[in-house]
Amino acid sequence: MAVPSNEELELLHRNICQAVGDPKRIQILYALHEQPRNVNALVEALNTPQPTISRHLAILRERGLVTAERDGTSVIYRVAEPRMIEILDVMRQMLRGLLEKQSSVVE
Amino acid sequence: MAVPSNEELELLHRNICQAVGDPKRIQILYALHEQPRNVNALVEALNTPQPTISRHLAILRERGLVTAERDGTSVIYRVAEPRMIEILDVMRQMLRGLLEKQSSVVE
DNA sequence: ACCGTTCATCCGCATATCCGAATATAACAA
DNA sequence: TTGTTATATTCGGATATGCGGATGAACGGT
Repeated sequence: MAVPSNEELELLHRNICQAVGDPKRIQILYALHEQPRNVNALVEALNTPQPTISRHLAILRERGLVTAERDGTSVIYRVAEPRMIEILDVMRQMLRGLLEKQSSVVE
Repeated sequence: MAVPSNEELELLHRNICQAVGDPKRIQILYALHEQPRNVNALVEALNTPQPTISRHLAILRERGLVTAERDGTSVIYRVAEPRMIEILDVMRQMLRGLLEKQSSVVE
């Protein structure tokens, strides 16, 4: 795979990297991966004010990482890209390796 | 793989997600993946002021994503985690799918 | 010791991002 | 239409992040 052009770089950053650049949004992705939920369920599960949850959901939705389906008065959110969860899991595995190296270095 | 605890979430964010949350750092990772380089080579390859490059390298180095090896007066940087490049490549593939969906939706 | 090269860090400024109370909007029921 | 519940958006303020000139520190050559 070639080195990304500047335009692709910018799109990659805006649409994906930046979207998972916030811990609350990562948390939301995992919560929705566990099971689809409406906004209120997320508010309670993550113990976070509703506007905060809605704002993060809007960001994930605009980038196509979650889908929103209205069901009466509530809106059910789902993970749209299972690969995103896989990526996060790989990152977590990497993280363990990185932390081990850190702790084993005595300087 | 279980849902990450709050502490793991914070570490994941700080050590990895945030590190690749800047387009210049992604660009640096790809440039180093193409071939190891010293700071000056990066300055020229990315056409970016040296303090900016050094600052980004410090962030990547602190998180263990690149390694620095002094060679005389210059310092050669290398990608420490090839998996990080693989992850970015998967993100780029995802990106294409996401952009297609966007452009095919007529609202 | 002095100098030139290479890189790291400091610092002030500009911008981006996040937060959450307040408010607006959408859907449904009575 | 009025009220209630669920969600989205607005807004001001706080914090974080990026930038790059100026400066400091490390190294090798003379």
